Amino acid sequence: MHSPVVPAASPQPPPTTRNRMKGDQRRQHFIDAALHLFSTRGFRGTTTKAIAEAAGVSEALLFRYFPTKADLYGAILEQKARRAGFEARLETFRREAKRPDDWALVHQVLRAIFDSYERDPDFERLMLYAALEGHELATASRQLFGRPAFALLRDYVEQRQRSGVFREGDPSLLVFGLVALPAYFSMTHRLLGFAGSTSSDRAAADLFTQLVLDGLRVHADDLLDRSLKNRPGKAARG
Amino acid sequence: MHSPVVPAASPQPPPTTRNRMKGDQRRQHFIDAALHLFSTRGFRGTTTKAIAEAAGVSEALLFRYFPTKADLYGAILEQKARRAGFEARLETFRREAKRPDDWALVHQVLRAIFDSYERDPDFERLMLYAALEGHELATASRQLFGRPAFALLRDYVEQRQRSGVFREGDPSLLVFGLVALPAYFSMTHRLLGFAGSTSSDRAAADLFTQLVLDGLRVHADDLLDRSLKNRPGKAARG
DNA sequence: ATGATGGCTGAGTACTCACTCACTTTTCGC
DNA sequence: GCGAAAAGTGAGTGAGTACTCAGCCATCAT
Repeated sequence: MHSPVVPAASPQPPPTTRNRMKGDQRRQHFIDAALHLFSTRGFRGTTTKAIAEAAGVSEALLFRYFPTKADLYGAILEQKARRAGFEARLETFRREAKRPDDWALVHQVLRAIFDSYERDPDFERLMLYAALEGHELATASRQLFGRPAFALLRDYVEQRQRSGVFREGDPSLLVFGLVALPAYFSMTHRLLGFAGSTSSDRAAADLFTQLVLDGLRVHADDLLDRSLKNRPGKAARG
Repeated sequence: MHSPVVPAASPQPPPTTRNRMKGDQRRQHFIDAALHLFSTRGFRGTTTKAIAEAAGVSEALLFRYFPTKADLYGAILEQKARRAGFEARLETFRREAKRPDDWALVHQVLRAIFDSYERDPDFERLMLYAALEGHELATASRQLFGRPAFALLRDYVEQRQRSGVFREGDPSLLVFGLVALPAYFSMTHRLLGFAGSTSSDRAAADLFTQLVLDGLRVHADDLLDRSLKNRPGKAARG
């Protein structure tokens, strides 16, 4: 069973042998193993037995580290929300929003959403599952990043509306105009496996940036059109 | 128990008494009861016991009509895909696409997406759940409506690109620019309970129509900008 | 009225679930 | 070395789970 030579000679035991971990390491190991399962099968669809098997240890050990399945799930959400560079990304937005360079700000937001789905699709899938299944921790996590980001973008939109650059209308709705396209595209593309386009992510990001930007802005031809026809905003159009 | 008068006089027996149904009616009753449960808790999260309770009958009866839980689930998806006026809606799009009235077409698509989420949120929630859980029937159902609709819109976009009205770029990506905003907004708003805006649906639909349309179109100021700077498409911008 | 038909049910079955416990094996400060 | 603490496990437990079965009972053509 155990090797006949000196036990202290090799610092790490070869990976073929059973590897015993320290508490923190094993805990993280469980989190990593469970994330993928939870993200692909949901909370209810993932069994503790499957998690233990994926981690390569007994089910009993799992419950030594996490008293309940929900605790493990909560630990994942909490850790993912805390990391993932949310604070750093918010800071980037904040800096970008200072100097009103619309193209740069929109592009930054687009790339951030694209990158998140590309780098960590498991996390995004987990969040969507959590939102559907109605876990409180997921909504709490969304408020940690989603809410301040939303507020930040709304402030920016309002500012640009006052400058006469962005169109009139509920600023909250315009923020949706800013995030919906990359978010929906990434979701159908990476999470739901929809393969409707062969374009690269870079090409999509650049096209979407211009598309969103032209949607948000007031245009010269629109102003001309409006002044000519003096229409009440929405009724007519040909 | 039964009323003393003529048995054919009252078409429906009073709801207080135990109501015995004919086969077809009971079958539909199960489908209706199960739709809401599946849509709120998912396939795995919904128990046959809960469905039977919601229908007000025994669990055994459920299995007389649907040999397995998956069969019931499949029956729901199939029926929902068949109905829901998919064919009629496609025909509307097709008619709208004939005469190139961009505003009308975009508005029509927007309203269709909004309406679907407003009229039948359970169905949309079910489809999202099914897509996440990876049920084959869901993807098949999406192809029944989603694919032809997508192809139709892409053809329209290509036609308008040739006319020089819509911007250049992968037509498939532009179709996303058309549907992403209403779909993502409805999803977060109706399915995930996000309450970021107080605007009415009408106001949102009108604003979004203009936003999407201005995103897709080529604008006079953009043409001017391009001819002045002769930029290669995407590199520069301030 | 009556017997056949079909809607309907109570009481199961075999199995899986999250979670527990008594116990062994490894590590490590001294 | 040694003893205590930590890492790890096999074999469970009760509570669900989807699904079954033998048979009751309302309805209705005859």
